[in-house]
Amino acid sequence: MVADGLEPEQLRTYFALMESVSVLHHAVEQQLQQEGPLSYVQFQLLARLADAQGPLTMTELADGVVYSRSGLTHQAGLLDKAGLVTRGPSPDDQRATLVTITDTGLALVAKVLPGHVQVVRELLFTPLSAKDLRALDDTVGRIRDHMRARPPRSAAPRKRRSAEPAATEE
Amino acid sequence: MVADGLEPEQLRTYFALMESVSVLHHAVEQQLQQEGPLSYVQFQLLARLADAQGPLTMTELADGVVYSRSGLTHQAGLLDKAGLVTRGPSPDDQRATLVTITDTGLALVAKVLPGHVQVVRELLFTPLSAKDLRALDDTVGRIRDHMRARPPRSAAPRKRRSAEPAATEE
DNA sequence: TATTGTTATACTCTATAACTATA
DNA sequence: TATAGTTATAGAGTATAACAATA
Repeated sequence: MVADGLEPEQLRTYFALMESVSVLHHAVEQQLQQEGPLSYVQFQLLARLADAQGPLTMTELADGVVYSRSGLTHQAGLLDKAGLVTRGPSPDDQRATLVTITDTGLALVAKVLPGHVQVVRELLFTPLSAKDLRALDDTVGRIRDHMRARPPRSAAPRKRRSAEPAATEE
Repeated sequence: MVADGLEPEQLRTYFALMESVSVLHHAVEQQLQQEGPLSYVQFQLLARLADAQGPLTMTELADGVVYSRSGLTHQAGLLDKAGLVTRGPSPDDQRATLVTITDTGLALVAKVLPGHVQVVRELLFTPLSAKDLRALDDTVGRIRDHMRARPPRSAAPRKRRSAEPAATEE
């Protein structure tokens, strides 16, 4: 494959990265589904809320997890319906919705976490030395920060779109 | 977050990895959609076929890209309908379907690749030094090989399943 | 009997656009 | 006018199960 502008090594790294994370993601989804049931997105949202030790607004919750507002509304609705979170108005900003994790939600995270961690350790960390891990942590952290520094990310429904595809049908 | 069995550093690395690849995946999907239109899965399939310089069976094509046979059949059907691949019986094994990329398919890969590579370089490789890249390539390659060495991965609808979920229905 | 692949179907996720309400 | 969030809706992706055919 001729990847103009990218070294062969980079291309190989890229594909290996994508495949690895795909497999990991798939394994993790299965584990969460069986022991939750929870999707990875839902798990992330709950984990964030658990970590925050207090309510978060929808916008805060969205950042880095979801790419459209409506998607988050949908997921939050499911979590709410399942009794894992509650939603209410914010005292500070009447437009905002504050999401709070319930005890049931906390319990579910606690229930699911051991199995989750086990899958991650087995799949991702088993083949790594302590040195590998340090380097990976540093590198991936840098990559994430770089990506975070760029576009809005959380949800910007404004403008966009142009360029017509080559498709002849639809 | 108390992640029993996983060091805090590992947990942080894991989340950073998942978030980074999620952003990268999302960016890449957008680029492929606009310039293709193509999904990432479809791009992978075409890239594999282009790389193989010859037909591949459905099973070979599935490996590492898709996790169910029907999913691949669906995607191959779309690519076929779009004129990007052709499918036919295998002379060796009458059960197998051989998938071949067409000139149109090759052209589309060529058309899409520069923009694709640009997104990857900008998002993934810009913040990395040459040393980082070498380490990342090595580490990720090892991770992928480790994952490949494990379960069947391509598509094994046979047996499996046990352990009853908490679900009350089915 | 095991494997390759397809079909039918159901479900989940995501995103766009339109809309409401508050800042 | 811009921002926070919801709703409705449509589209794509994925997986399970049942099936047909070949090894």
